[in-house]
Amino acid sequence: MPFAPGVLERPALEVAPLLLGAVLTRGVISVRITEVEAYLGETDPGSHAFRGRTPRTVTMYGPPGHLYAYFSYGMHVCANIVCSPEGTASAVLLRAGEIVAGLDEARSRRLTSKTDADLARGPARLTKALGIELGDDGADLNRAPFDLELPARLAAWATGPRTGVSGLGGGVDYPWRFWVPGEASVSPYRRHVAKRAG
DNA sequence: ACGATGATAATCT
DNA sequence: GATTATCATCGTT
Repeated sequence: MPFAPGVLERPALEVAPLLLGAVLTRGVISVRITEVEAYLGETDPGSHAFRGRTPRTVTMYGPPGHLYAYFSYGMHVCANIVCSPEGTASAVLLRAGEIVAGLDEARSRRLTSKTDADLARGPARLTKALGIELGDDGADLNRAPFDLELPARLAAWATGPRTGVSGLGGGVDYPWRFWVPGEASVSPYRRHVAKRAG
């Protein structure tokens, strides 16, 4: 069953914890999301949309429940789920997850990973394992080959500063990284931090 | 387990 | 021309 319309039509900070435990499918591969980051848009110094609408960020201003995929560091693709109403730039970056279907296919896409926990540990690894490419930017997550299943109940979560964000937006004033405590697919140095909410 | 480093190109100023 | 929401590899503890 796909997610209910309107659930994602809220600011990224509210949507982010809802996505922990969600299962995203592309084709034969499914991943259970264990780590995300919220990007609030024009008021957020860490967001691509901080300086307003540009050709790259048009998808972020689009309707919620679509994929915002962008090209990073000259060789990687990262995936966000667009949230907040159309016209507002807000999205949640998918940072890590656990492969729950299509394991063999995911392994063949990620030949450098030594263990299954490494398959989707990291935003660019996650997109590579799922097979998400730049051409998927703007895709509706309720339409094939995609599917998004939100969790029935909220998981326990921890928060902390965002990773890889330089300047103001990466500091402790923006603790907008959310993860499931103890998950093998989360970056190890903060995997067990116990500040939890909910 | 952790830190440093090179790879590599779209996007924005 | 600078910057970048990263990864894999290789070095040192």
